[in-house]
Amino acid sequence: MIEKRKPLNLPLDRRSGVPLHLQIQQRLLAQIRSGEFMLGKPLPSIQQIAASMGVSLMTVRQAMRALNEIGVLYSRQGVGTFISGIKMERDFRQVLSFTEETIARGSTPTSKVISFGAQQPTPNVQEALNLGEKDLVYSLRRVRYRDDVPLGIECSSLPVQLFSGLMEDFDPADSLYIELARKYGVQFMVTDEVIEVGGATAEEAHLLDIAPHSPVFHFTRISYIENGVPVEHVKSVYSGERYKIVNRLMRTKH
Amino acid sequence: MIEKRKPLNLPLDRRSGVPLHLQIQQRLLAQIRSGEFMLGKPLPSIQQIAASMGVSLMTVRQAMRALNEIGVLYSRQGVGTFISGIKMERDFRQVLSFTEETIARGSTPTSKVISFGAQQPTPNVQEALNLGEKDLVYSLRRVRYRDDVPLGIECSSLPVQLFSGLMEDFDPADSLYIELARKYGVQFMVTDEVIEVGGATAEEAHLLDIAPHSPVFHFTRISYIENGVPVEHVKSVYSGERYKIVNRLMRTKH
DNA sequence: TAGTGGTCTAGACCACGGC
DNA sequence: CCGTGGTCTAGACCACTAC
Repeated sequence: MIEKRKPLNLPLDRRSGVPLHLQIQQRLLAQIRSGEFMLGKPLPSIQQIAASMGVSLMTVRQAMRALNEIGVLYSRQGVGTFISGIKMERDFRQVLSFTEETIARGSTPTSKVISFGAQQPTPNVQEALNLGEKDLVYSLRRVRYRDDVPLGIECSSLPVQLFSGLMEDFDPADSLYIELARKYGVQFMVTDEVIEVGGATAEEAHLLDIAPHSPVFHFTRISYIENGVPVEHVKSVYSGERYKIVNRLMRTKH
Repeated sequence: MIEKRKPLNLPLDRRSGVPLHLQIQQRLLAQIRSGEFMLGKPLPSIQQIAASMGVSLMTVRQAMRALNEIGVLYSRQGVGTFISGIKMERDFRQVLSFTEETIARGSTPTSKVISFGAQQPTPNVQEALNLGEKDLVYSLRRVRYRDDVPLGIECSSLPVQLFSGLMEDFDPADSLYIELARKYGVQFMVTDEVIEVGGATAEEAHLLDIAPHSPVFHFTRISYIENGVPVEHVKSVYSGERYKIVNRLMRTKH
């Protein structure tokens, strides 16, 4: 056994393959969650942390920059670094699929497939996915349920060209993103999203078990892989009664 | 005159006070916008850029990390750094006020004040702003116009306790955020936002010149300063016909 | 003046991918 | 193998704030 003054302050593991700055980041997060830092008092200075952990200043800074960016800490030159007093730690820039999002909130996601197959894209989809006149898309239309309550209707379109191999053994219940990473090594994806409001059509109202013309969200999402090629177009309708969007925004420097 | 192979490649200004990594970032952005980099070919390596600009590797990395984070570039270990092929460069995590947002989109924002004064907060506002039984709020209700078309109705509530000094010479047309930075040195602010949909009430429909029960966005925003103290509660109704939300989301690592 | 965070250097070693 | 980006060091100087 090795003696320690503070039992929690274990040394960093330099052999684990986990970068030191990530280990420091995780440790700081744990200390923040445990209430170890007071709300108006500065954290130990970067110099102190670096010395106590036996790393260089840059490494501590790298850890702190990430926590700064998600709003957990804020630093003031000449004063110190403080906890922000704001609860959540989620990174709202990350796309989450319906499945991931629902599980993250502690509910059970299920789906009912309404239609699935190759077909001619609508003009909007054709343009969004940058398709030629004769290119087809796989179209998957599903009702999404949270704890067996219908939340929304999603219609995904994917170019057949790109995904003919993918679709052979693709289970619609699986995550498309994980499949893309596994089969194609895609590491990076950007989704542009447009959110509008409208009234439910008769069909939508029936599928979602809401009144016709009820207010609903319309989402249009186009996802691009790293070289800018669009790979997915999703049009969704979500019930306004049962769905809302929660967001966190930052403001820095005047 | 100094000879240069490429006239655009001016040396960095080390006396300007602008950090070198920001100068490099801006230069890379300009090069990307000018189409100087090809869509499937790697950028010059970090080592090359560092050498050509006469800075160290860390400085170039710091510039590139920021561009990575807003999705302009992506880097692959062992391969190189590439432009992402995605057009926009905005940082969607930044809160923008209605005024800033409208100007950024090239339109002219105007407002009509409906009511302004100290009053008893509603229970929701009282809870959100963490107020006592007898605390009052300044309440400012405005119709917001873009190029003279009514877009939405905003109702801001600010604790009188905190802002009695602020309000003496506060022009509702000014930015609250700039005022906070100037008077209180607030450098950091987080806004939690909830977006819902609903139908316009008769009064809202009248003010916005839309049909009653038209679908509208409901925004509820609570802003916190750096120590976690809530300072502003805003409830807004925006026309679904005239307003939409555009977002960009990222997905990295499986 | 002393301490803080912000920037920057000139190296080092590593993991990874392509050749 | 070499070149790439990712990590890390041990310093340096600066700008800022508080005392």
